Amino acid sequence: MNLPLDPTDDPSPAQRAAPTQNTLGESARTAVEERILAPLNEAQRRAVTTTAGPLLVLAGAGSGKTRVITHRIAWLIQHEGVAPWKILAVTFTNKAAAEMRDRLHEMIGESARDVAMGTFHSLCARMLRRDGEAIGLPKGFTIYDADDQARVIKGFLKEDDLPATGETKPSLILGAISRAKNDGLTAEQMEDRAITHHERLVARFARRYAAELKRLDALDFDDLLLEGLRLLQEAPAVADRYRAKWEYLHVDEYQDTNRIQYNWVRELAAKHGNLCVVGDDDQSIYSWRGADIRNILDFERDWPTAEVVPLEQNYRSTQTILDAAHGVVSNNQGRKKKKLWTELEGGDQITVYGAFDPEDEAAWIVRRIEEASAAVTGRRADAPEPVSLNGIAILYRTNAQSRAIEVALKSAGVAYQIIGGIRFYERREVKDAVAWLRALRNPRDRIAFERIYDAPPRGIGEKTIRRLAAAAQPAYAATEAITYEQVLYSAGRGEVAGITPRASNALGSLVDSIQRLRDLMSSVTLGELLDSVFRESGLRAFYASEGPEGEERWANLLELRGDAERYKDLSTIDALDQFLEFTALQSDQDGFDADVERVTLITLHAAKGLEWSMVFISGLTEGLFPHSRALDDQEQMEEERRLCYVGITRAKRRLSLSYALRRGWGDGDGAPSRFLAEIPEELLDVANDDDPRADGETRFGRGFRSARAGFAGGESWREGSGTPGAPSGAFRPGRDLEARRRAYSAGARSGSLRVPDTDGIDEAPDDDEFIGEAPELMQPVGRIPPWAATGRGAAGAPTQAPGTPILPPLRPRTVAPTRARIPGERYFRDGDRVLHATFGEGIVVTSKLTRHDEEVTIAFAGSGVKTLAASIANLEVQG
DNA sequence: CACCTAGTACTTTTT
DNA sequence: GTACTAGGTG
Repeated sequence: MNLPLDPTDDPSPAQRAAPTQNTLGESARTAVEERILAPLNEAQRRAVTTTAGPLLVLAGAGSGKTRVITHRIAWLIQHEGVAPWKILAVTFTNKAAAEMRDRLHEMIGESARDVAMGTFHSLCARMLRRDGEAIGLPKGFTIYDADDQARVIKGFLKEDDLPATGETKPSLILGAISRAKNDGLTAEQMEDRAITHHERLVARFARRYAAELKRLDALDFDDLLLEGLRLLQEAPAVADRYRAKWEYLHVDEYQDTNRIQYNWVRELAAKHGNLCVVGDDDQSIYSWRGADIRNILDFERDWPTAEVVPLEQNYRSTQTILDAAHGVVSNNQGRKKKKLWTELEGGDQITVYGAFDPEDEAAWIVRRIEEASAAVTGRRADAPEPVSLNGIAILYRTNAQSRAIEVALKSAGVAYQIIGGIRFYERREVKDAVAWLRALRNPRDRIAFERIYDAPPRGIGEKTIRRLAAAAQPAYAATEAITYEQVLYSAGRGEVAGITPRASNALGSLVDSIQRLRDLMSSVTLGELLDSVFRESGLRAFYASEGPEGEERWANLLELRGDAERYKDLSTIDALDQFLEFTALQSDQDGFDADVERVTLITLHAAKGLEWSMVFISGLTEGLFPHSRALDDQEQMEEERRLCYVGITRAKRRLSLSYALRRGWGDGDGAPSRFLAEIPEELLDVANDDDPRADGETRFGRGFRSARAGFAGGESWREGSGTPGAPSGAFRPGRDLEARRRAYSAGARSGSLRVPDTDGIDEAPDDDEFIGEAPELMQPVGRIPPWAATGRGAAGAPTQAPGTPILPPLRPRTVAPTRARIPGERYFRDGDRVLHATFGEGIVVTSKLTRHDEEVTIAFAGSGVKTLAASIANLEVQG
């Protein structure tokens, strides 16, 4: 990857003196036109050659958006004679910026290096690092990520003796603070506007949080943008310099900008008005992060002289895929009407698979991948159109869904890469090492110091940490000049009251280590500094003694060391700043490598802007996708739909959609997603067409076709008894409760009560299933968590309010074996139809041999899914 | 007082 | 699967 450039840097005198193409003769100019415009269609050309004034490019999915921006920049430089350092391009991820620079480099060579490119966050960080003093910001500020933010809030909660759950959950408080900040509110304004108890609570935290970050010399992600804007608004001299510097502005993924970002761009464009924004309202999927779709819908109102160029020819996908995408997104109300077209007529039908559970779904996906890539791996030379693994992606709504797929890929030996989830720079050991660097750079960064106390453990525990923080409090108040580190030093010398001699000793040797590292800083490279950090901190020794897991963590630290090597030409402070910024602002997608021979696992959000030949979208059930939090909110539902549109349009040739009727834990089953019903049926090929799951009501839930009919028939999903496609059989919370009550009264009558474990696994039953249930069973095992209560369960059954007790057992019961049959012999196969004396008819889902018995999991028509011991339960196999 | 272990509750999306 | 917590141990 290319060296991190400072996009706010002014060009060197040598670069400044470089001849521009202004002096080109007529024939050379024609040649340039030819080269830059030839690969473009009519609309793209218009976008590229319209260089003066505001320009809105409405770029549909796959319409050559990136191509337009790169060619436009090339055009500006080579045809219009604009100096490369006069051009700025803002992208959504650092990866996109790097890619754009690479493409530009191929077109125009070295001068591509002088074009400023980056994300809003990275550009603001650079500007603030350079000019932040003009608005009173410290030079060495630290960027706080979500984890750091949460630690700050948790500190408050500890001080106040409040729980980190419920309405004072850090992520909840931070979300509210972030939303207010993006609406341009200060903590004081929040307090003024607070009405409810919770709003007042949040506002108070917001005020404290802002003050604390100031003391820590820290900026969170929102602050980067906010302060970046303030810099342009309140430091006129600085603002004018940037306005003069960047004469041509480009903003990619404009539909995902928020109000602060919009204002920032407007400030920069104020003088010359040369602003080109590129976006697609149908792909706006970040409103929860403050993105304001009005930025794109109202562009023409805000810039009355704006040219608008729609790009509607798609170069990526087949017509089938585009029709499916259009079928879905056209159900949205507030959108600019448009329809993509392609020259790639027809194309394979879209495959749909209704799975029983996530494992089944994953297995099917893996099987299809194996078939599609068989020719590549050499197993089936006659396979049509072999797809290489890096042309395949599996998309899902939530990161948690990757697990089942991962397991299946692993056991099949298919190589894969996961984007997102826990990323490299969020791994514990990496954050630990980075915390040392942060502490060295910013002596006020209390959060970083508190992290290194425990990395590795060194006899400084929670009590000591609290006392140190308390000691730092009055010190700050007395004089701003005192840093947290200085308080730490005093404590190391035993000068802080309440710190035990033992802790004081530990602090003393920590302080020695820090000082030795400080002394090194001026004379070594960043990489060498990291080596010393590994040694002084004890991290190296710690992981060396930790076995295989430690080995992996150590390997990650070495990888971090390798990253640091790229900054070896910079001064230690500059290297430190840029490295720390890099680790903090590294995005999910930045870890994606399109060239390695691996299947990609990625969330729908992170997949935006990427493409693959063969795409799987998994987990298409009501409640998952669309997510349960969107079920009763029209606007959120439209965003889910756009997300689906984004997912579908990632596919170039082949698209597969799948869902699992049974999902994890007790939140019920998912009916097939409404989005499946919104795709014209003739485009779909149901893979398990002969399966009841494809058809009408099944024991597991409402089948694909039946759900489809439900949506098409206009059954309301907002009112009445539930979601169309809601499962008719097992697992509806309401039903299970009812069944339990019946079982309870039956048991009370028969007097044969037993107390099952709350996890539903009976240790040593002396009967084939529970006969009755003890009163203890009616004790709640938990309460409905806030996130599960959306007014409607995933199953379509009404859910209870948060806090409602959950009674055991809602989940399948496992009845462990007590008597042996013929050991090692399996009697039941998946799919067998069986009859049970009490539960009636059922279908075998899985069966597993244990030491003494066979455990058969059966889905019963009326009583849900149960796991029974074959030796005990009287099961009759039918047909 | 620090640290380890086992058990429990919790999972939207991310710069 | 992980992040937190409680409770035991050194």
